[in-house]
Amino acid sequence: MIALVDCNNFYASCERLFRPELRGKPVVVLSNNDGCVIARSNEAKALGVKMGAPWHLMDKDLQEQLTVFSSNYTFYADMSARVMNNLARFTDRVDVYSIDECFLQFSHHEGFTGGLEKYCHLIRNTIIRNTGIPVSIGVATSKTLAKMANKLAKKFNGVLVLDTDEKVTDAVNSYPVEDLWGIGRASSSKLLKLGIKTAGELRNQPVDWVRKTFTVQGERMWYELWGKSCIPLKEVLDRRKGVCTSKGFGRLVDDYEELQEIATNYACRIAEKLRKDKCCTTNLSVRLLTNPFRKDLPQLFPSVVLSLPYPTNSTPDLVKHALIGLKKIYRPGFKFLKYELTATGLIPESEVQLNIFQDYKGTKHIKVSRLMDQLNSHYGKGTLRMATEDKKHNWDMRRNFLSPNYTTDWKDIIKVR
DNA sequence: TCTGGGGTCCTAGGACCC
DNA sequence: TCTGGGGTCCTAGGACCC
Repeated sequence: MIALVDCNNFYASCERLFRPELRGKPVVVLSNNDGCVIARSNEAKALGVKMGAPWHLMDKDLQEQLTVFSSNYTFYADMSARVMNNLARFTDRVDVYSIDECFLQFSHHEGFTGGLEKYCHLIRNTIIRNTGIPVSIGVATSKTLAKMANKLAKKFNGVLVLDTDEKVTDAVNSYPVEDLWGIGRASSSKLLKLGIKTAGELRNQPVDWVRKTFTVQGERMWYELWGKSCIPLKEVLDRRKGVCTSKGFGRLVDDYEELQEIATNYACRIAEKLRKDKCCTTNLSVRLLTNPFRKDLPQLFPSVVLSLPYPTNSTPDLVKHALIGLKKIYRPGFKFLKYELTATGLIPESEVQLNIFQDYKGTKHIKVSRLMDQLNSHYGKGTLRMATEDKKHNWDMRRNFLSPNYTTDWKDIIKVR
């Protein structure tokens, strides 16, 4: 059996942990730049706050009823690790699917006195006691059914085990097809046009037809809906295939020098991520984007892919190419909102092949970069940085409602009187 | 004034091979 | 009238996820 454990309203639950006075109150968390609502407590949902709603367009009266937070990913990542570590105590077959979700596989549940359902309640109670984060658990024989059971569990008492054909059939017959894992906007409108409204109706179509209409992904989903597991548990984390830094500036930028500063900064972040993962990149794609919501301004989304002369994760190398890329795509007269840098074709540091025709300064650069990482981690971010990176940073993200890093920063640790 | 930031997987089509 | 038949690899773009 496969269980999906999902943290309820995860970011909102995190923010409430160290602010107990907010229990039972409507809380929302905003995306980067305080753009959209990305997490809501149950009370906020009850007030009608929609997922993805732009904060600045929200009704003032509604805003005033909410306690609002900017997203604090350092904090959420730490809380996530605590939840996952606790889950790993119940089974060693663990597949961490996202920051707030985890698949667990139970091979035999005969040993659990009282059965699987009781065991899931034990897991739930342990997680909330040890971390303070409430979770829901759905159990079935495939990941797709476990995801569905999990969503349904939130309506019951937090646990739903679909362990008989009757229970599965009942569940799929009333489950809206557009809520299935793997059905997005495009597929759901296609399905609705075909008159298929529930997961059960999709499951009752002939598999050949499903394959023809929705490709192999549809076929896989069909088998999963019949309880036949096709999406394997990923117990070891795959090597990452790409790294991306793409953030809005918090305001529009058209000045070339300022964009150079931003490009340098993002290249430094990418280089740090690569070194942390012990990877080098062979390609760098660079893109500028204007604000698509500003219909009154001219739009431009230029991009270029650079193949690097040799795989690298050194800061000076990546900055150099990020700036070359910027020069290639920059056009004056446009107000840009976003700069995007993606490293693809990643290979482990240990497998890097050098090009014999290249004058390789790698070792020196790598030593410098490693030293930067060490000093920055010891003395704080930005202690050592590239010269072009350094200025006022007045294009930084808006984060007007940021909470302290309660669990990861000594100076933010909670004081008890 | 203001509308997220990461990822993965799959397909179609072109270039190229013998 | 009629112009092969199999492959592989790469890329761009779409769909989807949280």
